[in-house]
Amino acid sequence: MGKDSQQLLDLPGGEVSVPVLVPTPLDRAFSYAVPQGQHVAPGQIVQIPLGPRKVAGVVWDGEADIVDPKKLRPIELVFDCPPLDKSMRSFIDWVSRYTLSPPGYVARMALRAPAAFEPEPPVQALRLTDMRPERLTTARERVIEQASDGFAWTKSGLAHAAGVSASVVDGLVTQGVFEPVQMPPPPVVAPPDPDYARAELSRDQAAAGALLREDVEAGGFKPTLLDGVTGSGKTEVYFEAVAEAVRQGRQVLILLPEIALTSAFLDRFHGRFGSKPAEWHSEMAPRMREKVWRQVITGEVKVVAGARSALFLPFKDLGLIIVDEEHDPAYKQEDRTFYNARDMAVVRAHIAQVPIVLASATPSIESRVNAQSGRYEHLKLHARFAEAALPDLRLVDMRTHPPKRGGFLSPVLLDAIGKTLGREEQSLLFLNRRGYAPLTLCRVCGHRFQCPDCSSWLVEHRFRNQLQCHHCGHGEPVPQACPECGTLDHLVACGPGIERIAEEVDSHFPEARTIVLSSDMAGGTKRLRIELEAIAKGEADIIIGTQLVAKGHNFPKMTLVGVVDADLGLANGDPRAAERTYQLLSQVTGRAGRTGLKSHGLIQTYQPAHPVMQAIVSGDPEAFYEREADERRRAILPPFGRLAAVIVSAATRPEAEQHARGLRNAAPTGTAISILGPAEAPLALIRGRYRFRLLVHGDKSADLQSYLRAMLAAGPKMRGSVQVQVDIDPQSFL
DNA sequence: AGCACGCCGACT
DNA sequence: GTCGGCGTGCTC
Repeated sequence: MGKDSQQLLDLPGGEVSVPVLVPTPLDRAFSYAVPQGQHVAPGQIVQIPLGPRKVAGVVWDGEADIVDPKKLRPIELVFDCPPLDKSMRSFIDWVSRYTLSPPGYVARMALRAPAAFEPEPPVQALRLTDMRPERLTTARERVIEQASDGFAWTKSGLAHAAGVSASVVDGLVTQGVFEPVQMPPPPVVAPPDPDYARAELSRDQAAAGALLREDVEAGGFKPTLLDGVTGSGKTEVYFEAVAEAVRQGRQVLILLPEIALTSAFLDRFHGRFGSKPAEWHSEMAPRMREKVWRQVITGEVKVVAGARSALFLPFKDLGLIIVDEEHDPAYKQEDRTFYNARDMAVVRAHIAQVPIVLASATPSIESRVNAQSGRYEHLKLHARFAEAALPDLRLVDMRTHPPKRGGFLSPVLLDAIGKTLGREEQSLLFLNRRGYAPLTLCRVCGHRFQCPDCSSWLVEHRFRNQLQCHHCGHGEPVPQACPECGTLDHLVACGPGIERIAEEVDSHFPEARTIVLSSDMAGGTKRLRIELEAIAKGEADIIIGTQLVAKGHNFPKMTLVGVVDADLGLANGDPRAAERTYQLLSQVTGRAGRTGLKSHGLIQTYQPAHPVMQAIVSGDPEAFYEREADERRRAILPPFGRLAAVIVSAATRPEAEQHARGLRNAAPTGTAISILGPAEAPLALIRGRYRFRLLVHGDKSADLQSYLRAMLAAGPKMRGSVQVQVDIDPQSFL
């Protein structure tokens, strides 16, 4: 410690340097000098020099590290912005420790609104004075009439309302009829009215709603799993809790998986509260993003509906968190800071001491276990609302009802499609596989087309005449000749994709109007919306789609859902495969039967005895959930208190094995170290050639972090970076 | 993350 | 002779 720094610390008048989190992957806060006579407090957002750049950082808690005074640079600016409060700072620290990602990175997620740190500039507006123009034209008259309410108007707003051009208003301003005034910036959304339109609730719903309302009234941390079949009205129920929080003047965060953040949800909210919630997601325009961020930290915005990143908004007075579709994998962020927003939401609710509602028709295993063990309140909604009856579900055993040679649809399903067509109702065929065929091979030499970058099979897309890798995005045209043996025209497609199912449907029902829906459809989201509307209007008979048809839209005439290959995805090595399949099948079959018409679901499977299939047709998933939870405990999650490093990525499997051995040798006794295959690996890692990721299960994350750092520093040089995620139930640390 | 520095291949 | 590839290292 140098004499200089001592002197600095001993200067009278308190703070000389403070810790500041900078938005870079550093493992600690940097120290910055506080300019003479200034005071800064933890949470304040400041502008600081970092190398050649100026960046925004947050003053952090605790003592500043003592650094070489020659290095110490001063804070340039303290933004005129409310500070991140203690609860937000604790949350950032917690997430940083838990995900083993640099605190500055986590803080950056909370500061993703570059120009929002200064107050919004006031809006220039005009107010009517006592002056009147020398000549009163009809246009001028209309403007004055319009503005005679005494309120201030913006120029364009006034011109528009009066139905005149802006130059008319300009003229009146020069004549002194209007004076310029400054108006506070308008709120980004109107305040919600908790009593705007009270929903008519069933007895079940009303009871659940009342319980949630009480939790909000009482305040404090209170996690609830709101569990109800599709159409049982979960949204209306949690809106009751939202209404209560709004009545108390507190803020509400509603998290939705990216895809669910549709105008349908916003409209529904509007219908109940008379205004829309503020939105927050990655595709927002920067201006809007800044406004929302600013009005969230000032407390002006009361309700935010957002994707996972909304979890890091700096609420002034958070009173309630809702996580809708809590089981949805879209809550997992799998780059930079790896986190599951659902879990971190529970943590945030705990730190902020507010209730949290996790809602789903098909809850995750984790949440079910937490509900059963009593850590969460468990609210179940049983009945489907109003006339929406559950479809009659049946398994089609493909061993006894095989499809015709070269086909994939069993006679049972084809027959049902025919009958549905006859009644002029709609059928949905679900197959979670884009393209024409998942595997292409050469009939002569057996060559299989593989991705040069990640070695998964290339999927033929016949509409586009391409072979595509669904893992990393690699694509190449379909060749005429086999690249191995050179034989012409002997490539053969193996297995079905939706394009191939469409072909099969066409051959059986040439007169039917079919639509193929998948995420890679030409025309993007816009086209997709048009197609969905067309389907809702009954302009299609047979819809063939992937996962994306599982959500959202209700189709009034859809009375048959056929699952082409229910076994798909059960054997891919993902430890959550069965759970995901159950959730997906449950959602897809739920697309039918919301019409009041008698509806059916036919599920094609080669494993009718599989627990997933049994859970689906019985409508009673209890046994399945029990079994999965047990399985999960045994296979993946070591008992708490131990840890497992799970090293993934197809390309680095050998290295992973080696490192796992190293970890086993060096890790403390009782450490379980296992390797997961690429199914759990994030896309980003499969893309890069020599990267790997350590997934850490356990509660020793802080110790592990330093241990891993040391090990990696001492170990062989590796290309790429190492990322670490703690992937267990965060509840156990609260 | 940015952004500099630095050390080897093909060019106006 | 330089322009520019990206490997390595640093930022209070």
